[in-house]
Amino acid sequence: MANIKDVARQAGVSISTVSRVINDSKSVSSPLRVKVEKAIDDLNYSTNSIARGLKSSQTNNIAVILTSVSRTFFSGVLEGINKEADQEKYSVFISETHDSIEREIKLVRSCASQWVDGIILASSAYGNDMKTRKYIESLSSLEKKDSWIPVVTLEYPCGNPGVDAVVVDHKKSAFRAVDYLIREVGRKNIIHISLPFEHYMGQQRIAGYREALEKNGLIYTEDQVLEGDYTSYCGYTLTKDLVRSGQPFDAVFCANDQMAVGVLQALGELGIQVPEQVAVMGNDDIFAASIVKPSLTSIHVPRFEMGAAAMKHMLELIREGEPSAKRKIITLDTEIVERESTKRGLKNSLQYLDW
Amino acid sequence: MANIKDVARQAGVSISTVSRVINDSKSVSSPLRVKVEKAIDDLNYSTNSIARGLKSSQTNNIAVILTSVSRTFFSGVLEGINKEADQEKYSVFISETHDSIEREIKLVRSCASQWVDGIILASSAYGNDMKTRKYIESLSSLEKKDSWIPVVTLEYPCGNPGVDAVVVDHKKSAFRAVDYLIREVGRKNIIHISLPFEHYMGQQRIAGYREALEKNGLIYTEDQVLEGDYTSYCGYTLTKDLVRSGQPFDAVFCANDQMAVGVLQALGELGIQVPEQVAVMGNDDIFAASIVKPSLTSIHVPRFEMGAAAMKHMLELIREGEPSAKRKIITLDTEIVERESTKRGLKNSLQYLDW
DNA sequence: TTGAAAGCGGTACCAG
DNA sequence: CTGGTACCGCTTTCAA
Repeated sequence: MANIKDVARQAGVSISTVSRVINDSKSVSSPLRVKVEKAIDDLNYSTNSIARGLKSSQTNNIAVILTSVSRTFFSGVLEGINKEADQEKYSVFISETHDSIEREIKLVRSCASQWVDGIILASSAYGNDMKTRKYIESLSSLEKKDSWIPVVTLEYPCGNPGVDAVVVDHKKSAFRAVDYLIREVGRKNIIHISLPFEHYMGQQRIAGYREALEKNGLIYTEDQVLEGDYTSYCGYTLTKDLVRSGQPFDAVFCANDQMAVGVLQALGELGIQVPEQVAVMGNDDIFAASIVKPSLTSIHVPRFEMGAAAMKHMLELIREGEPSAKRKIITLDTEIVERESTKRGLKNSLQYLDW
Repeated sequence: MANIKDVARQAGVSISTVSRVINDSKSVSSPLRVKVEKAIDDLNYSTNSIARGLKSSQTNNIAVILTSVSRTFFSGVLEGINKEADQEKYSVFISETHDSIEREIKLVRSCASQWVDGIILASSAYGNDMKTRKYIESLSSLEKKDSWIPVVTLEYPCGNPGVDAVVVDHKKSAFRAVDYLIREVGRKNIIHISLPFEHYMGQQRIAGYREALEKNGLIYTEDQVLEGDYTSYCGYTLTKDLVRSGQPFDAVFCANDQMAVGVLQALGELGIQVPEQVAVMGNDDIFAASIVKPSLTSIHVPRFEMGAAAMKHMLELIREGEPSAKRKIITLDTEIVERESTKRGLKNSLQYLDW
């Protein structure tokens, strides 16, 4: 590929002039400008944005680091991110950590080292161990050193003091879900299949679950909370075990939709009626929720808005050009989407058809 | 963030020495090496892989450019890519074109300009217009200029002469699908909902569809082929229109699963029995195929293998370090996955549970 | 309006 | 084994 030197030679002008044309400064005479433009065309030249970034620290690239793009939750988030990015001519590059902290660190480092203007991060540092803490601190210090790169995290506030974030109130969401199961659906014996216990989001949801029970005069007991691992396979096996154990229950609230799908599958195989005998509720409202039969009541997380808000905030941070005085956390609202798994006879919406 | 100069100063050695330690060349004395390592640690230094790439043209980054990560088809592909990349310590960055050729071109350019070692591309240049042709030629010329960047495309051979690719035989797949509907399921009146007509893959599938009909003594007529647009919404409306028109049919073969899901939805609403009255078949075998009721017979594309093969080939190209003499096209095999939408009483596999 | 030259963060060659 | 220095492709003073 041709470089700026080649263009300069071809056009018979200095490199500086070419540079001026590229960045369309006004101070280039018409004839020269035309010559340069022709040379650029002839050589099919395009400027090396990295070399540029090396000097000017502006690459117009944003990195989005997340656990896995196959977590459909992120599809919507990415749409929101892209929408905002497009408007500002930023390019978005996604990379996956697959829940490996090591990889996450490596990726953040790699991106921070010069080829992106900012990082939007769905961290898998849910834990509280030292390594994680140290890592998160290094994140916030990314914000303070000379060559500063803004970081915005998604889904939950990450670390303390930590970096800016766009989140939903997981505790409140869980509270409303369980409150709904109790008051609207009339259930009293609600199992919660949670996320791994040490995960921040899991803890928040358990807290919401507990609060809803207690506010409604029901008793919270630990054996009603089953530890899940995000996969629908675990929803499936936990349910089979639960039924086998004979423990009575009339509803299951899952901390995500994947697990809820597993629950539905298991109940179906066991001939247990949903929602008559057992109501099932998920969390996240991924499109699978409206595709399964019975369709799954869930908590809708405004994914698109989350992505858009994150990107918007990112652009502000970039514009400001320096670490902000205090941490900003943007909290979005969730809402319950009622479907057949908690209420018979609801007509399935065609929402999922707009893949 | 500290740079190599800071480290050198801190350790009281030359930049060259620091560089040697970083790239662990043997020729550094123990005491110096220790000093440098301490300095690196103290300053929390990490090397700027871009600046490095500027000189050495090795960034260990691979770009994957595809239409949209929410096309679940790509999830599996990405897993395959990641698996191979990990083994070789490459980092993978994904970017989405959302079917915009302009964006695709921009992204390819941006990546080619130095910050990746190779590009895996699921192009949306399905068309035959001039702009597209020119673009594809520029792709293959990426391979020929001095600073050469290997490109491997996915899904279908792109352009002519074009670049290396990992593909499946779309015509053969479609042939086998329709042949199956005729001979195994006993259908004679098969509608095909295709991709947009000008798309290469759509044309291939129509050709396969036609060949299967004709080889089995059935007549191919154009009004049995409906032009789709990838979305399940179109599968839905086309089916409703079709039924309303009164045209008789006993099977629908869709060029992708999304559209087939729309077809199922429409038939369900109209009270038409699947598969008794109408058999439905998709293409791609995305996980939604096993989640819907009735579950969807489809053509399984070895996504994981496709990604892995693409990455493997990419690594070879990088290793060779120069444009290969002739174009290489790797073709993978597909297979039919039978489910309830063509055969009653099949037990649904739990395959989808391993999200 | 134009060009020369320094420097961004590294690597690699050459001399000592 | 070590340090000096040119250079990667581009931007940005500074002079002319």
